[in-house]
Amino acid sequence: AVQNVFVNLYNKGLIYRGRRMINWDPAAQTALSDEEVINKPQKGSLYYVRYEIVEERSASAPLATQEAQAGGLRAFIEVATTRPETIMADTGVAVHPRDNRYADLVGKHAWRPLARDKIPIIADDAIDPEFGTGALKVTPAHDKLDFEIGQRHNLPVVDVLTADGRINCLAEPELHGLDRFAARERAAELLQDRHLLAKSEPYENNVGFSDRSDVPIEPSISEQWFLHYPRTNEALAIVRDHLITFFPAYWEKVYGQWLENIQDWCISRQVWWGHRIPAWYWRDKSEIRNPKSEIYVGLEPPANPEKWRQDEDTLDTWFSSWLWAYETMDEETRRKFYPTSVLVTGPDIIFFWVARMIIAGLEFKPGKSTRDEDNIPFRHVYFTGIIRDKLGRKMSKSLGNSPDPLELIDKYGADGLRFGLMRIAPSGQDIWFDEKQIEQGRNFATKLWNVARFRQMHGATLISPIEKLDGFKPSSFGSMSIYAIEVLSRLNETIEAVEQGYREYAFNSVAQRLYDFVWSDYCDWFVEAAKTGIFGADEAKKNSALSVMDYVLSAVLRLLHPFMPHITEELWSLFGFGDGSIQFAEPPKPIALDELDVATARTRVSAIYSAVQAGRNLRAEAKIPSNKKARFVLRATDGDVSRESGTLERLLNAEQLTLDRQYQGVPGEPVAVTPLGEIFLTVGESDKEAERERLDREIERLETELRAAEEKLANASFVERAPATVVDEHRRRQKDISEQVAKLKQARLRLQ
RNA sequence: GCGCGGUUAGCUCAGUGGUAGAGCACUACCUUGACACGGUAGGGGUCACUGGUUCGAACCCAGUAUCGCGCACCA
Repeated sequence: AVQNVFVNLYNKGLIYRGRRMINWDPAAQTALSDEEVINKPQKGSLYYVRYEIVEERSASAPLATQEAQAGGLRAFIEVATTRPETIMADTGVAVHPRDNRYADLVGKHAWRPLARDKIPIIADDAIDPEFGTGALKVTPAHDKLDFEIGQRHNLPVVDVLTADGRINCLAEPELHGLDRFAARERAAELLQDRHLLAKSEPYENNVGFSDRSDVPIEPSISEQWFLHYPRTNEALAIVRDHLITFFPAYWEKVYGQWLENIQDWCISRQVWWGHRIPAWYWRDKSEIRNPKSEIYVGLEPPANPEKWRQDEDTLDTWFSSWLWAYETMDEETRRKFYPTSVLVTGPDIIFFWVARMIIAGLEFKPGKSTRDEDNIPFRHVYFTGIIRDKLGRKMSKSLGNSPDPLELIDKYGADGLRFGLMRIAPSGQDIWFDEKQIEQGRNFATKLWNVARFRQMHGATLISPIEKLDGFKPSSFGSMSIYAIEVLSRLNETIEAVEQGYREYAFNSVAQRLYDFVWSDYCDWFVEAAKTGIFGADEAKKNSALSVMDYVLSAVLRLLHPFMPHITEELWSLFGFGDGSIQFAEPPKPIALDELDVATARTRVSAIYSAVQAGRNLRAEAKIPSNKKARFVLRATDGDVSRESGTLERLLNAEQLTLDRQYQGVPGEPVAVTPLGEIFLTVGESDKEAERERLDREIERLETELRAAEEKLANASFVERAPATVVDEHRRRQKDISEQVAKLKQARLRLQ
C-alpha cells in the first residue's frame, strides 16, 4: 500500500526528487522533515569577526592597520556569527541595500578569514540592519536563508561538513577532521591568533534539535525525495466546516495554521528500518539518456534489473502511518467502518499524523463514494492531555520519567489506575502526574467493593437477572421510602450527566459524576438511611430497601464498567445481575418515577439530611465524642417527622430523639435551626456562656446575610429584570433567614 | 514577532451569568454491626490584576502581568 501510494503520487507529479536544503541529523545521519526539528534556546557566543577588505591594487592585502582606517579607507568589515566553524564555507558577505554604513563596500571583495580567499560583498533585502553589525556572512551550504541569498546572487556552495558533523576543509588543517562543536572553539582561537576576532559575547539563540537523536540538526543541501501536499485547501475546509470536529475545538486553529503555511514534505530517510523507496536509477552514467528515463519508479523492479540500481533510502515512518485510517481495513470492512467515528490521540502529533491522515483520505478516496464526507478518515478527533511528570516534563522512555504501569497496578490495582487516570484527564489539557490521584482510584474501588459486601451480608440479590431490569417499574421495589425515591432520582440525573459527558468526550466529568454519586449520594447518605429499614423488623420495608440497593448497584456497575472493568465484572457475576458478561449488558436508562413523589421525597430528604448535619454539628461543638450516644429534642413543626425519627436517630448516633412541639429548652442548651424545626442537644452540664457566644456569632452572621438579601430586593432593576426564579429564591432566603434569626433570638433570650 | 492555552484553598485540579467546589494535606473526635484505602464535624479562597458590559461576573468583553505550548525568526 505504501509503495503503491508512492508510485501513484510520483506519477501525478506530486512526489519528486530534488537537491534542496533539508534538515540533516548528523547523529542518525539522515534527513528529517521540518516537523521533526524541535527548536530549543541554547546558550552560546556571538563572535564578531573581521573580514579584511580586499584592496584593489594588491592581490594580497596586509593585515588590517589603524593607519588604513585613519586614512579613510576601511580596512575590514565586521560580521557577527554564532558559527565561526563554518567560515570556510562562506562565499559572500551581505549587507542591507539601504544600509549607509556599508554602501561604499558593496561590490568590493573581502578576505575570508579562514581558508583565506576573496569573497564578494553583496547587498540583499533579507539582511536585518539591526542585528549584530548589520553584515552577514553568507554560507549557502549550511544555512537555509544563506542558501536563498546565495541563489539570488549566484554564490558558489561550499560544503565543509561531513555527514557525521565533522569539518572537512584541508585549507585549515587545524580544523580539518574536528567535530563541529570542537571546531567552533578552535576556529575562534585561530581568529583570535590572527587578530581577526574583534570580540565575543554571551548569546542565546534558538537551535533546531533532532526529535530523533536530540542533537542539533545541520541545514544541508542534499538530494532527497519530497512530497508536494495535495488537497490542502479541502483539508482546511473539512475542519473549518466541521465535517471533522476536534475536541477540544481550539486545536482546530493549530491545525489550520499548519496547513496554511505548509511546505513540501521531505519523505526520504537514510535509515534501514522503513519502507524502501520504489525507485531505480540507471547505472551507466556514461550512456547519454533523457534525464526522465534515468529514473524508474514502479511497484515491480524494472526490466533488465542489472542495468538499474534501487534507491537505498527508506520512507519517513509517517509516510506509512498516514494511510492507517483505511489501509488497516479490507474493502468489506471499510464499507462498514470507514469513515471511523473517532480518533483518540495526543495533540503533539496533530501535524505528523492527524492532518496527514485527513489529506490522505481526501486524496485517495477510500470511501464508498467520492464525496468528501465519505472519505474523511474520522468524524471526531479527541485529543487527550499529555501526561507530564512532577517537574512538568513530558514523559518519555529516554528520560525514564514515566512510572511503570505494572508497578502502579501492583500498588493500586488495574481498575484503580484506570479510574484514577480517567478522573484527572481534563480534555486536551496537560496533566501533571501525581500518584496521589491514582491512590484515589484505588480507594474508590475499595469503597465500591465494601458497599457491595455490605449488601451481600443481607442475603441474596432481590432483582435478577438483568433482563427483568429493562422496563423496570418503581412498583417492583414495593412501597419505597423517601430515601429510595431520592437516590433513584439522583441516579437518573447521574445517568443523564454521564451521557452528556460522553457526548462531549469529557471523560473526567463522567468519572467525577460517578465517583460523587457512589461515594456521597449512595454510600454516605442512602445506604446509611436505608439501614433503618434493613435492620428493622418490617420485612416489606427491608426488601424494598435491599432491592433499591440492588438496582442502584446494578446501574452503577454498568456505568462504571468502562472505567473499572475488572471489579465491575466480578461484582456483576457475584450478584448475578445478568446472565452474561456485564460488557454486553444494556446501559442503564433513567427509571420512570412519579414527578410529584420525587419532588416530595427530595424536599423531605433534603430537610432531614440538613437537620442531621445541624445535629451532628451541635454534637461536635459540644465536644461529644463520636462514639458517645447523645440525646436530642426536635421541636418539629411537621407531624410526619415522627415516621422518620428512627432514621434521624441512626444518622445522628442519638440515644434518643424526642419530638416535642412545645419544647422550651433549658437555658444554655445548644440549639440549631433546621428545616424540620429547632433541634436541641440536651446535655446536662452545657456551657451556658459558650452557647451564648455561639448564638451571638450566629445571629450576627445571619443578620449580615439578611441585610445583603434585603439590599438586593430593594434594587428595583434586579426585581424587574432578573428571572423570576432567582428573585423568588432571594425572597425565600430573606424569609428563611429572618425566621431563623427570630428563633435564635428567642433561644438567646432563654439563656439570659 | 504571530497564534493557542493556563492563572480558583497549602498542593493537584473541577466549575460556560444567580449564596465559591472536589481529592490530598491540615485540626478535632471516632476502629459505632460495609469500608481507617474509612466515618463525622471543622479551618482555609479579593477566583492573577485593571477597566468595561450586566440588576448580578470566577464565568462575557477589552487590556495588563505571568507561566506553558506551537509556529516564525534565530547573523
